[in-house]
Formats: sequence, structure tokens, C-alpha cells
Amino acid sequence: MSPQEQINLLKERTEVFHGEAELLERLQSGKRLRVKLGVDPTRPDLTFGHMVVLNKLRQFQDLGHQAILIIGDFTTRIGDPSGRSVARPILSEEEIAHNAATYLDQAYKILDPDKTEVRRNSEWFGEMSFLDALSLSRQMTVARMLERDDFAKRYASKTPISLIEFLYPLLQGHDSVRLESDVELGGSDQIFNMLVGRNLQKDANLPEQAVIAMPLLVGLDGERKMSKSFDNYIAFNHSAKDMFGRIMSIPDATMWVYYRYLLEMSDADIAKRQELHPMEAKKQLAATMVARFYSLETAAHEREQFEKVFSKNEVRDDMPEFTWDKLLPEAQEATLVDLLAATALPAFSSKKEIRRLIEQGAIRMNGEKITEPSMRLVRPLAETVIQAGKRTFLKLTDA
RNA sequence: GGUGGGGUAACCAAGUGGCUAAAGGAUGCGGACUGUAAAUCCGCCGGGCUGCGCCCUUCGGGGGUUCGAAUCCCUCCCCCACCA
Repeated sequence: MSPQEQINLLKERTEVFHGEAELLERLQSGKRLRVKLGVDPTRPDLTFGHMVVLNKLRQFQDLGHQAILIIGDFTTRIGDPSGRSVARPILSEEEIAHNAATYLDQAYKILDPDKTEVRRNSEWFGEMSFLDALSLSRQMTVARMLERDDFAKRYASKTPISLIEFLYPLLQGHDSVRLESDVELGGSDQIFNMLVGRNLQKDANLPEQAVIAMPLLVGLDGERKMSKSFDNYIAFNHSAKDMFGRIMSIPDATMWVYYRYLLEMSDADIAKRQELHPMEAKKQLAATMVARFYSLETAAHEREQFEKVFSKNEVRDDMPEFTWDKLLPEAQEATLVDLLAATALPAFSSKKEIRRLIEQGAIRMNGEKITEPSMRLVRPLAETVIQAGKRTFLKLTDA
């Protein structure tokens, strides 16, 4: 692919693309690009929000370029200033190693491991002296810092800004100097920090990195950005069932955003999809994503199960099984409430909650609605399928 | 260092002596309906119990006043803002 074609492709779906001209030159010189992405070792769970950036990184890899993941193990020790309400716990070596490994496992669902280099920024920060740190901070001015939009706003509204927050972008930028990255990728909340990297590289007489910011993906509610703290996310590690179901729960309008950023579908293809029935389009989205993280078979299975439960009002084929022996080994008879409570399933968080479910007509045994909260069961028990609402199913056997 | 504001259900936020397990909102859950775990409507939403009634725990921690406190007093802890 020609350099210009590469640029055109790489530009797709980005929110910000700085340094296009220099990047083109470098491509024309035949250079294999070094593309950097920072990783936060305090949060090992990747969500579909991360996928937007990872997809872009993968695109670079597919074009033959080198991806570099930076584990911010040093920066973690300082604590990310944006989460300043609560001091972040300092992670131990082991925790960082563990989180990094977990992170990589997930990231490799998208990235090509063979074209990925993993680095820790303690490599260089660990040996820097205070003097080094001071000379690093000389490369930034307060005025330049205050250009940053969120700092400017906070300063104007007299919300405190700690000095360390000023330092943070410098650290991130210094990573770029050390790695001599040609491109830095990130979410659009990272734009400023990434631009600082450009400045520092320039001061170090290095070619400046291009800065590519991807939009922040909207969450399941279709309004706020996807984030764990809003609980509106889908994680790489969600089960196939949950992944499928969660996608089905997004508002119709949001699914097109997902088609665009998660499946990287072209506008033309999206337009075609929009002719489908919205439910069908959403099912296809859900199935494609599940296939990506699990398999085609799993995706087909989940789609089938979903239709069974929600369209036909039937019961799932696969459900957890419990035996009376394990639940209540001593008892020869028990109330339904006690048995369900013993399963410890999330839907049965307390006995009160289970009674509530029964009172609301949510519990079915072998398809029959139970209305009596004090219902008792006696051993031996024939195999019984219990359903609580639309999402919780279990099979109960005697032993 | 000074001044002022604040800590309420594991989220936001009312409530300043009893009728407060504590308004309202958000989230969540259930039901109905449907084109989906979309939308809409209705209901539930601290826990326990031989349940429509009783018991236990809860309003930053501790102590006190009172027949009775989230609400008053004392004390301690923590957060925030403004001024230095």
C-alpha cells in the first residue's frame, strides 16, 4: 500500500490526527513506524472502550508497523492525578506484573503479539535523579500547561490543580522521547499529554511523533462515555452470554456507533445494515462481537438462546446445575426460598429478595409460576428447572 | 496558620426531636407490552422471621441529654472552599 493510502486508511475514524505531513514523509522513506500506546496497570480489565484504540493500533500492525505497549508501572506509583478524589493504592511488583499479564492476554485478542513490544516505564524513570526530574520539568511552562482545556477550566473556576498533575504529562511525554516513537495513540482525553510528547521530542532533537486520538466510546446507556464507574460497559472478559445480552440492551441509535468503531464498518456498509430490522441488526452486531471474542459457534449458540428466552419465552438449554446434597446436605425438606438462597447466585442476594421475586411472579418451576413464598420442597426431588426473571436459570436435582 | 461549609442508605440528594427503614432522583430488579436485556407503562428496591405483623442493623466514630434523636450537647476523625 502506498504511503498516502496508508495515511488515508489510518485517518479513518480518528478524532484528532496531528503531524500527518511528517508521518507521510517517514512512510515515504520506508521507515517501519514505532507506534506507542500507554497502558494503565491499575486497571487490567479492558472494555469495548479500549477496543477503539486497540483496533487502530492493530491497523498499524497490519500495515507492518511496530506496536509498543508501555506499562506505566512507574507512573502508577505516583498515582494518576485525574482520579484525585481517592488516593490510588500503590501496587506491588507482583500486582503490577499480574495486571500487566492480564492486560496483555486481553489486548492480544485484538493485537498481533508478534508485532508488539512491551515496555515498562520504570526502566528509565527508575534511574532518574531528582536533578533529571527538575530538568525535565524545565521543558514545560505554566502558561503552556494552562492552555490545556481542562486545566484552564479548573484554573478559571478555582478548582485546585496539584503540581503533580502538571508533571504527569511530562512523564508520559518522556516515554515518547525514550522510545523514539513515531506515533502515539490514545483516547481523546489523552490529546494534551500526547502533544507534550511531541514537544519533548522536539526539544531532544528527535523527530516528533504523530498524535492520533480516537473518540471515547459511548456506553450502554447511549449517553455517557463507557466507563466502569458508570457500570455501562462491556468487558473483554464478560461471558459470551453477558456480552451478547449487554449489546442487545444498547439503544438502537448506539448500535451504529458500535458498528463503526468496534467493527470498523464503512459508512456504505452501515447504510446497508440500516435497512435491516433494528433488532436483526443488533443481533448481528452482538453475534459478530461474540464471535470475535469467543467463536462462531458460541455466537450462534448465544443468538439461539437469546431468541429462545426473549422471543419465544422458553428456557435456556444451558444453565448451572445444583444438587440438593450440596445446597442443604442436612435437610430432608426445605422452603424454596432457602434452597435458592443456598445457590448464592447474584439474583438471589438475600432471602427477602427471593420472596420479593416470588411475590412479583418472577419465579417459575418447570414453567409454572410460583406465587406462594413459603412453598416447601421435599426429597427426593425430581429434576426441576427454575427460572427467575428472564436472565436467571438453574437446574435443581436431588443428588 | 485563619475563616467558612460539609460528612445521610455503600451513587446523588432531602430531612434539624416522635407519624423516619428515613422524601426525591439515578442505578438495579420484577411484571405487562413489544421489535431486543430498545422504548413505554406499572410495581419493588436494608436484613431476618413460623411474613400483611414482629425483631435486628443503618444517617462519619465515640460519649451524653431525653420517655423518644439522623435531628440537641460534648468530643474525636475525615473532606472541601476561601484568605494567608
